Amino acid sequence: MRVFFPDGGSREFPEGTTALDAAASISRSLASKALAARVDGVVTGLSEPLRDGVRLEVLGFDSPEGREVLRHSASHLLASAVLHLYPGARFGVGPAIEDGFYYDMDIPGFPGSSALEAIEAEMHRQAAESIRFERIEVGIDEARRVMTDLGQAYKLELLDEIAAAGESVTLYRCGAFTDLCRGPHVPTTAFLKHFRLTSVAGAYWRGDEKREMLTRIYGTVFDSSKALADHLAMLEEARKRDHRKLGPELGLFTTGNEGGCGLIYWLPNGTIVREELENLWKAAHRRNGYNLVSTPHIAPASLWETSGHCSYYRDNMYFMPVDETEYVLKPMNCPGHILIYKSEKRSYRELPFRLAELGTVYRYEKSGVLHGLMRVRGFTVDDGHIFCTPDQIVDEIRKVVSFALYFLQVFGFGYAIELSLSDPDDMGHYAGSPEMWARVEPALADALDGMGEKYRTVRGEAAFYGPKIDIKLRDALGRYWQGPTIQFDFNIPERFDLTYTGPDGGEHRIYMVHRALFGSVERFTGNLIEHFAGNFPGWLAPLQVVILPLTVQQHERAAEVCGMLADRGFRCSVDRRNETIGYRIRAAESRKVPMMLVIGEREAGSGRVAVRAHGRGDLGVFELEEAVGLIEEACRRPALPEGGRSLSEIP
RNA sequence: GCCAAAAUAGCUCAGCGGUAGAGCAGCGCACUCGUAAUGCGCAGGUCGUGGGUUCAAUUCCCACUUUUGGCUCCA
Repeated sequence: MRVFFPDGGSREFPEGTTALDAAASISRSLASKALAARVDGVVTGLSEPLRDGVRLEVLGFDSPEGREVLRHSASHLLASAVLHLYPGARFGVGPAIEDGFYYDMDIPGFPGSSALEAIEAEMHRQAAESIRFERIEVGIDEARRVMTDLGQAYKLELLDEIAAAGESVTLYRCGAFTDLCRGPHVPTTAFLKHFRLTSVAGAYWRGDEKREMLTRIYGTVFDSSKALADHLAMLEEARKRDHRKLGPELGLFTTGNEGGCGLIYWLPNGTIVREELENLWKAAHRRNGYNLVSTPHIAPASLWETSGHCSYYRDNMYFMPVDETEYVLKPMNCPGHILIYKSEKRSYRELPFRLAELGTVYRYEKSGVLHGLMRVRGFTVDDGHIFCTPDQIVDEIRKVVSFALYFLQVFGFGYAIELSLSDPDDMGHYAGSPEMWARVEPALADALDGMGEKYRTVRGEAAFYGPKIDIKLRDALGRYWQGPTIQFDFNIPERFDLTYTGPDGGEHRIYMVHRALFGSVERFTGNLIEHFAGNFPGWLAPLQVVILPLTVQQHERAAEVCGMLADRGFRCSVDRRNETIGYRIRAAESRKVPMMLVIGEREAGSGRVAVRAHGRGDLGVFELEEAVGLIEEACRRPALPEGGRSLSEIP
């Protein structure tokens, strides 16, 4: 039989040749890298016999499919090891995921994470035995019989669903462990060498909090010990950058315990970072035509009934009595901004009308989801609401997206844009008329297209009140975080009956956009801490310059220099501790102070300073004014967005 | 909220039935120093909180609080 290869060539093989045989006949290295095959476009196992005339592509760890097969097989090996150590174990699902795999299991007598080492050792033992992954095609009834015999209730439940689709199924047997599985798998457990179990967690069966909680064991697997080591090193690097570790270490914030969980206490250093961020934010917003406003933290519940929050957001809201009336601690800023919009009759001449506020909101979040600065119960949304006519939508969206990108570029984040649209088969449950949706959804896409931005369209991911654009920011370690979000709202303008007077003298329904560019100041700061690993750019650094007199003889000169820098607006201090220069340099480096000025006898006498930059080392001796120039350069605040717009004209 | 793990000095951790120990940070003294840790000394803890078991609990048990990893949810 003849097999064709991706390079266009082909080769003759005897009947019964497998993909692995074919790979081995081409080169030893290809065979050694092979994890799976693509046969006529379909991913299959390497042990499957090939048919005459197929196109064969060998998949290694460098392909997404190859990685997935290896990870998936590792999850089976994990299950097999668990079954060996805990014979009554019952199995849920065990898929490959980004960076690794997991398996959800009901493990009788499972002692917790202390068992990981033993399970991993058992996995290595089975891997060394080169146990075959055996593919078995069976009918549904046969599969049911096998799983009933094995006592695998969860698998039977899965089979019921597959049976509804009416197919035959495949089982994979690997030694004593037989699993219901679509496959494919690597040929034997010997392909699994470089893995590590990483954590244990609870996971609801089928992700349903009403169902039983299974034990989920996570692991990761690679095709070489180096790749595994690199991955573990990357995790280690991420741990070092963890904002929950760096935050208290650098005196940025503290949280939890007596302070209440999910609530942030900004320490003096953190407050400086926050203030610099907020100052940039405010200046940039004024420049881009936003009216900055401020709204109260509490408001009568009736306001939140009008907005609809009391019915659909109740579980996340804090209520409190004031006199005889029930009040709500605000979970969002929109109703406040709406009252400001409604405070007078609005003309089309003042549109688009843009409001913005650094609005602190409080939301009840389940205790288990709280996480450092990223997920809290009190946070500040850099909220903005744009009120405009239907004609202005495309332009406004474009402006907001480019405004969001301005901030990402200031901090050096990469990004990925997602456009979330309605589900056309289910228009019934959305607020607003289908005509409004039909008008706005293409407008969002137009705006992105017009800017030349790449984006991913996700059907059915829109909020019930409107479509949205989400921007994921990519940090220095390549991790993605939810960043700016731009959401259309067809719901609130109707609920509050928001209108403007058009040129025709009639009242028209206003169009409204919610947008947050940082998302929340807390979360964004957390992202920044991790992105920069605590090494803030000069303008954000809590302390910008440390002056280090070499001995007590230079204390006076150091104080002079410090006073001069402070007069010029720099955050600086003198480290006059009775310690060696090496000790104090080390202290300043660990505090990640961007600039250090060393003043010894030589400098003090000549009006010069020795300059050292964080992470870069000694830069040499400079005239004081030159040194100030270097500091200015290191601490320069970012430029405001270009093409600033003035406020809308007030007629 | 649920599953699992954890909480000892400001930080990182040891001790695990007989009422606590180190390193770093802090303070003091000496040294007066040239680009990431000078030496010596001092001080610092109702061992997260509250119950229980015990002659005796930081140690064992229970509850609560907080944290961590996930699930569900989300800025």
